[in-house]
Amino acid sequence: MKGGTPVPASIRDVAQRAGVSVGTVSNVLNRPDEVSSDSVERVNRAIEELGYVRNDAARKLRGGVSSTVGFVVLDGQNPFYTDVVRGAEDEGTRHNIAILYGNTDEDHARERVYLDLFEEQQVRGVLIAPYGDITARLQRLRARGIAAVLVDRFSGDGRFSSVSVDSVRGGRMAVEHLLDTGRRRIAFVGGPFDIRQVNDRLAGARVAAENASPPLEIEVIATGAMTVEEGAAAGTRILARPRRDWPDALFAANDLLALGLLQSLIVDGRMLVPNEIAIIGFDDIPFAAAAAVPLSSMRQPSRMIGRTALRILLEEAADPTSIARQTVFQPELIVRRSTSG
Amino acid sequence: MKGGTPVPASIRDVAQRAGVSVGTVSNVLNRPDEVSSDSVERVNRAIEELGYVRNDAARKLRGGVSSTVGFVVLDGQNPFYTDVVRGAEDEGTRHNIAILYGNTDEDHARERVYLDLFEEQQVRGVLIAPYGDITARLQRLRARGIAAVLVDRFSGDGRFSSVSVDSVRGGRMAVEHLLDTGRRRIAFVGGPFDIRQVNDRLAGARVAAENASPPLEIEVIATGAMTVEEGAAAGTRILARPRRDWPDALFAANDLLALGLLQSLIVDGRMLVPNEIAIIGFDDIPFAAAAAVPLSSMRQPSRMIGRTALRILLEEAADPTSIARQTVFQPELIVRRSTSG
DNA sequence: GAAAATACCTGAATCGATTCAGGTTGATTT
DNA sequence: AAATCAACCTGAATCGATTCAGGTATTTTC
Repeated sequence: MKGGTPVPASIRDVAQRAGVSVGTVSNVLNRPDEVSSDSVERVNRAIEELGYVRNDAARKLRGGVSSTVGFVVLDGQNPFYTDVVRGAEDEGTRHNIAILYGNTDEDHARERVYLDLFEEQQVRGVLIAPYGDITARLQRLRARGIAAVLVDRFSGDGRFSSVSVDSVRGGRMAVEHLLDTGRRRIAFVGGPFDIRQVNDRLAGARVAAENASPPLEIEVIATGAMTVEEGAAAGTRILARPRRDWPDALFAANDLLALGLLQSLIVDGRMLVPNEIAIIGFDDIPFAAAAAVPLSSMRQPSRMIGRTALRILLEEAADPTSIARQTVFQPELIVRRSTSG
Repeated sequence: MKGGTPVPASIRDVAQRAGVSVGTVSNVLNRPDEVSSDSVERVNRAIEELGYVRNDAARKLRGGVSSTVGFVVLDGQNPFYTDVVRGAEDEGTRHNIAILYGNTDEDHARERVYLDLFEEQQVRGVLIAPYGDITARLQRLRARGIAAVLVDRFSGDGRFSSVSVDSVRGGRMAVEHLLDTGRRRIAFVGGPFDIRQVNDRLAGARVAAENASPPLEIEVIATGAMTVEEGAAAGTRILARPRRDWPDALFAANDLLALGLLQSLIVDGRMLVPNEIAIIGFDDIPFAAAAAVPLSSMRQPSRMIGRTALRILLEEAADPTSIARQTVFQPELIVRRSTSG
């Protein structure tokens, strides 16, 4: 089989082989019901024989409709986001749409780079879990006919559709749960604060704290990123304090931080979870349940978020005049050992 | 700003605005050193003013070089693979390459779908962690000028380049470690067996078992997939046996299975890890260390695998005559509590 | 000062799928 | 039998970036 067909067959080759015109081949490909069954069959056989594959570049150039969707993710290592992507992918395969994937790692520059790339690629639309404020950038994409849907982030000004979970409510529920189980010296661990969700979860936590009787303050322990490592580092910082300044509960902005905290506390051994200190995370990633001390968490319907976001995106791409809508799911409190001694 | 520019500027618009020909604009974009600095400046200004963005479809159609690479992953939920993807992505951004991402979920059909899609897209190349045997399919891609590199899988026949970890050796090391710590009734948990790595890891395990004195047999506990759920199910099956048939060590084909096993054993509580039963996994995903009982594992240099694979892919895409090479990394034994009471 | 070389530039041709105005054929209506 | 209609087909024009043969100045060489 050496030296096979080095030049891929084009639609013209197919037409020739099937003894029809290129227009007919194109019709077979795109609206087979308008073509006689005889032609359909001949064309399909020719396609088979030549191993013809549509050239997406040519199709895009002319028609302008791409079959890819860009997805810019805040943190591709976070199982929560891989789950969201997975949901989007599931919905995508149903519509013959592939995902062009970009991981920003909480980095503005990378966010820009990926959006540029998606623009060059003229993707059908963009799903984005944004880091900073990118309304301006998205506006520009829209002007170019590229729809965008915010994922895991409420669109404050309502100019874009979004699919998210009520982070404020989630934060409140988490802290209410800690209060219910008798905790009083509660610290919030999270950051950086230009991630919107971090702010929201903290805001929710503060609401709960203010409603407590007596009202109390939430201490804020800032982290540089939402990773296991940063969580562990925060844990070490807490342990370095004099014992009397130790909090009796930690609310981590996501499960990765929570797992990091847990790990550092367990290794140290002086502060027992959950007896002396409770920990609750956010996202309910699959590994939360398998942790050294199974982790309580605020569950987000991650796959559903991905699926819904892609569905809305495709709808908006099909009808650019449609108005933006905000879809907000409710988080669910999952209680495990880390908060219930 | 309502009703801005609905029609994106083309290279012709830029040419007109800059008062040069389209050829010159193209040259500014692609070989600026062959253009007078005066023209370069005028063109760049025009690009700026018009917000011009290259149309990748048109470029691909003519020149045929894409700036995307397809990556077909066995299991996008597995942190090991997200880490590999991350490595590839890191290398990709250095070369201005984006990743078109596809998750097969151990499914032949999806594998095909994604490869079709990548072919339509005329990606620069394809990275693939294959499920079954896809040499034929890859051969076809190659005939179309699309390079392919196997990831996490040694290319047996040497027809394609591959970047992997020596799974046989890893399997042997894992079981040797179990033997060293005095275990004798060792079971291998993994499957399906059309995943090459599963076979290799088992083969390695058997080598170690045969070299033991006296030689011993490895029991095989087959799973339907490599997930936490399947691991937990396997654990339940083990627990259902009469106590005297319980193994004293489990070697799981990957960490997800191992975590699932661990979880089910801990919940049940009758079989203590590591005292009564040791568990070792494979991959050393970040969550292995944070598990209820920190998990011993065979570490793979995941990011490095991704980076290397992409680098090789780009080299091969640049020079299609280059010969395939197999890059094999060595796994590293990471001992944690789950095997060292 | 003529010839040759250099530095830049131009613009038509090209890639392949899609679209659509304009056929052709045969059936149906009047 | 002419007119109308339906079903199906054809093929040139189109999208936008790239390439390259063929320019035109300008400089260098002898």
